[in-house]
Amino acid sequence: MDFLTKRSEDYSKWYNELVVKADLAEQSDVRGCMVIKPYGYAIWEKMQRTLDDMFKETGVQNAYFPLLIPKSFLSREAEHVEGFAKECAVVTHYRLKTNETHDGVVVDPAARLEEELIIRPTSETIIWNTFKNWIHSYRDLPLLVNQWCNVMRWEMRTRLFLRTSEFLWQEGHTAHATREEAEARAQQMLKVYAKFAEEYMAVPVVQGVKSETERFAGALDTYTIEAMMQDGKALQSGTSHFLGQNFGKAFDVQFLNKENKPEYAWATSWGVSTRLMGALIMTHSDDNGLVLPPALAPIQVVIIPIGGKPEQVAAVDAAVAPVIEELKQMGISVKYDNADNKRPGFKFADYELKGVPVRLVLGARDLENGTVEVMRRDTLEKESRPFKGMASYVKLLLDEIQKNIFTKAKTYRDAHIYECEDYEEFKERIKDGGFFLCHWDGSAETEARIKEETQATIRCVPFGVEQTPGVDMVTGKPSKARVLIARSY
RNA sequence: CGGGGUGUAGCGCAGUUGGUAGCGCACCUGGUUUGGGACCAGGUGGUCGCCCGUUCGAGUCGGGUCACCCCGACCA
Repeated sequence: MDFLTKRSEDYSKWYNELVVKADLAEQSDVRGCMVIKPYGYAIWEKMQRTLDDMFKETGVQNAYFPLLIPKSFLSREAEHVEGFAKECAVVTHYRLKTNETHDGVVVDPAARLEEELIIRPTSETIIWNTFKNWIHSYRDLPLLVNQWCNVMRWEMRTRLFLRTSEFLWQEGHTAHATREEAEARAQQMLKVYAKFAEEYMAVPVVQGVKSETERFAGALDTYTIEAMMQDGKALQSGTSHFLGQNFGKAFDVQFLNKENKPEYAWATSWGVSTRLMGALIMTHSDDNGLVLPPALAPIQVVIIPIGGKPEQVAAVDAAVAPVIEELKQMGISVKYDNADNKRPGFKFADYELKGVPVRLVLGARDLENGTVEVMRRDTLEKESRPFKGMASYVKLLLDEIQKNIFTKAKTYRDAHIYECEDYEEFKERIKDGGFFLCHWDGSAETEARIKEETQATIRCVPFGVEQTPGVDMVTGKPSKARVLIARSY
């Protein structure tokens, strides 16, 4: 396939063509927007369901808030509005009318809104405006809500799944009686994201806290999971924010505590988006196309019969029917593709492109010998197995594939994490990608200089790394800890 | 908003010194095929991004304009 050869020279192009050819999504005619196609959406739905269950286990409930936010809400929190103002779409009118030549429509100038409405870039403001009415007592807390929705950020440059003007996500918003509880919640949700990424997506992530300049607009702390793509660049895959009392104060959300004293509520918010699809694609794909983790693959097993004549296919139909039933009983999603308008070779290539984890092939030869050809997508290895006991073998194989692609991704990532003490050396090596653990003096100036000179940014101060004091790689000033630096999407 | 590039069939592209539009894929019809992206024959499909100009004649030359893509700044 021709797009594969371009991979090394142009990773972006390779990625884009893969997304389109694997039938996941395509660019819309609408500026910066994306059409998610049924196959891509099926993967997203599986992600949604899994995450939703994980949220509910922590006591979070789903709700829904309006798409449109009055302009004045956005300006209540100073840092928040500054962070988002540059990328907001604004609704100014509520009516169209036929134009003078009666061949089109124009905006009716008489229908100008008194106050403009913003299409939500995120919902902290409208949700906290609502929380004001819901929270009166410490007994109302904690309040744990999540919404699945679309948001719009008018991005300069867009890329399928990774950055689109409109995207799908979930945004969780919680209110708490104490600082400690809110901070714990922000970290708890980061753990949920990390677990989801590693156990379901098979994408290893570095957890950590953002530097001040990389923080969410209006947050006191932003926690992040950072994944490494196959070109060595970082992808921020999920964030969880400790918002302090900023929104509580901005929207006057006060409650009476046990001592009957008024206090402002403490807040968190946390979100993951369709960008996770990008992470999934870029972490596992190979030269034959997508590689999907069995836990999220819409089709986990595809069965393809061989035979030109209808009676040959009918014989396979009959033979596989009980196995298909057995697999379904086990909760495995299986597709039997006996369509006669595509040749087997085409189907092989197509399901590989779409990342289906396991393929079973049966022809007259197999029926005679009581065998079936099994191919696993992660290694592309084929073997002939006894037909008997196939369903339970497939189940084991799916588990094995899930583990294997995680291990493979983690091995790759770990091999591209470096400690670096010398800035000149860093400048040279960062060009080839990878994560660098370096000492940083904690100043925004140093951070800005690194970004300016190398296009790399401080992704986070990682958790779970043994930290020893040292000296800043750039300035030579004392440093308490190493930070994770990388070029990113 | 800066730098570079591209607009010709659904997609990818060719089109010579200006002479009235072509190739591959896809699609449709028929047949032969089917254990790694089939083959043969026939067929459908285009205001050459848009406007103005030069010319007997413009996909081609000149001017303008619009759109999109890539590299930067911004971001989940």
